[in-house]
Amino acid sequence: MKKSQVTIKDIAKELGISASTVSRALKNHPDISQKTRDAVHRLAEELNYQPNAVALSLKNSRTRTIGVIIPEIVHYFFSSVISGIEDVAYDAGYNVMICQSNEKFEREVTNAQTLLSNRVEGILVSVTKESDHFDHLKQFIKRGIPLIFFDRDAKGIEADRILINDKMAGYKATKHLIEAGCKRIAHLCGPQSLTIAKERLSGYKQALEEANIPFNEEYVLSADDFELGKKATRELLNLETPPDGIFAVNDLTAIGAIKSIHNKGMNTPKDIAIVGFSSGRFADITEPTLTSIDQHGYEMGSKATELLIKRIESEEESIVHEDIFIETNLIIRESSIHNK
Amino acid sequence: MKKSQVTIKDIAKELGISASTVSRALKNHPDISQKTRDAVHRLAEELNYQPNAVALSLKNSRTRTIGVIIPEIVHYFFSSVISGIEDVAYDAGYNVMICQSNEKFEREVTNAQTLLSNRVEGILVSVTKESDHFDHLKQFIKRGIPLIFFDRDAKGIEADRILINDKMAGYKATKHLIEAGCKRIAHLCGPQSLTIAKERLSGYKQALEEANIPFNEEYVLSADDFELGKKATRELLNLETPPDGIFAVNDLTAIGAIKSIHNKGMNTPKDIAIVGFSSGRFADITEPTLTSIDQHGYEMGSKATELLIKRIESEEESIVHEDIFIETNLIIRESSIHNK
DNA sequence: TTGAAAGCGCTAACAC
DNA sequence: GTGTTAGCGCTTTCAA
Repeated sequence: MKKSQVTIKDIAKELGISASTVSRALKNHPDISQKTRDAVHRLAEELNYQPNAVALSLKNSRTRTIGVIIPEIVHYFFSSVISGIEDVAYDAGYNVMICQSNEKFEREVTNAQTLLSNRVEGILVSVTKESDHFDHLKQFIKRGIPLIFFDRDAKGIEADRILINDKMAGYKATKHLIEAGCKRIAHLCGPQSLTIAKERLSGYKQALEEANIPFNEEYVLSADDFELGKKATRELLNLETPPDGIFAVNDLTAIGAIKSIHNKGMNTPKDIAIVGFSSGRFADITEPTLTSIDQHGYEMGSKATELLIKRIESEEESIVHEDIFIETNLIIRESSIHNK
Repeated sequence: MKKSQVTIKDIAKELGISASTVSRALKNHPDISQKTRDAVHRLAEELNYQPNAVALSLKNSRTRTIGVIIPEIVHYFFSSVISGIEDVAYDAGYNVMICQSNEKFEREVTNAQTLLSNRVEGILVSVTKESDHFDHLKQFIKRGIPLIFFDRDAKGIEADRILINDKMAGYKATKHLIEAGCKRIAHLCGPQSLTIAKERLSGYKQALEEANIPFNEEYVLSADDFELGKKATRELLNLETPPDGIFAVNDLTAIGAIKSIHNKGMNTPKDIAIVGFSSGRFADITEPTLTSIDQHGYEMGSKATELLIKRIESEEESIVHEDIFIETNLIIRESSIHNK
């Protein structure tokens, strides 16, 4: 199944010249006579010669490849990030090697080894939910290979980080509901083991506090998918004084909430306003369209890659690592226009 | 920024032995004394030696890397495919290099060159909407590098193909509407330059024909996203005799159709039944939930990669290429329960 | 049991 | 202007 590819030697032999002359001719080295250059170019074209990137990598100790370790590819946010990574890498002439950890720590470790073996020049990582120690990632630092964390943080490693300001986002979402006239705002929150979920809850609390709305424990339920959103909302609606606004930790949960509200014969946004947190291309196709926090996954990927390439190409030894927060913004749609 | 990595030579020098001995010791070659072996392994561990995959690739002319060219990563279906690819590749010890063409032909050409340069051992391609000639891909065939097309076909190339049976799917969708009692079925179709769009249309026609429903040109409009779906549906509703069923080329288009139907004060499924074609996690969260064709993207990716690896590792010269069709199935939800 | 040497494809310093 | 040589990191004959 393998016919090996065209090499510089093949061209050299065919033309009766040396490999180095071919090499120089191909890069239009001024020393080489026009005649030889033309002949080489013509033959290269004809044979569809493609320089062997593997040989070049070995020679130059530069692979022009960056590695990515990501928990899951099938996830709107993560795939947006990958898209941003790929676009920036492409423009800068880098290749991208993507590994999916499937949220398994063991696989993350293997992925790291693979990328190390393949001599990636830099690496972008979003750790699994399981990951709690990071020796496998420290290897990169030790070898001077730039490492950048995105979205999910890994405490205790000297590295750059590109994160979302989740607390601020939770704050913005809640404040918006307050400004829309809601008095009793509930929050459907994510698992408190995840920093991002904790931060969003914390932003919610801060907004209430600033508006002098007392925090009500009954209004905070754990729910982070469509079904759980439906269920939790049913419970909220059965309270003596049900909420008139809900901030959900992601869009699917928000959509579940809307569904339960409809099923109860009530209306969103009139009776209960809803704000979600983007987790897909859902917000503008629901009925009503969903006010939601935009997470800018693409931007996260592109910013991370820009910084990574800057690190790769920088000569400096001592680097001050940055924590970069991607600003989220609230996109106001129909589900929160709550005019009481 | 670069401290070069540990090599076999480093270990050899440190231990005062030759590189070849280290190499053999590392693979537990029986010739090497237990003592040397132990010492080498210990030091390799200590220095966290990782074999240089680049050097190995050059030496063996085997990169253990497969290339992927995909139109867009941020797309539920495509990201599912990637996930399937990555999982199978990982299990088989292959790396994956992903390139996104962004639906641009020029970029697809560059991507192909990059992957060729990087000496991928096989390649999976889904061509752009623009692609109409494929010399850049024929290069792979010419060099004996297995090439497999997935989802989108490229006519006139000798290669394996993993496709969805789009005609059958279009047929199933339309037949379902007929069985649900629809008499006037419209189709919102994709660009006819894409085989998949053509096939779906063709399945639609076949179902009509079988049911002795005359084909009506007015009922076929081009629309393949949310906005276009809304617009095209408005036009359909303005016809003298509007349809009572719509088969849309993808889910977003179907959801756009539902929106326009609602806006017109009509009801889905009562007035007009709708069937979509899966393009996301939308179908079960819409109101009403959407009857849709399930495309099995993950399976497409994993099957394609299995076949690709089989091709890579096969010694045979003459290969009979296969067209593999992934079976789709219709998932019936609320939007098509059309009881007149 | 180990070492020396050649070669995978390419480039660049050094000849001539 | 062009050729020779060495070397990137590794493996594998061949020789000792």
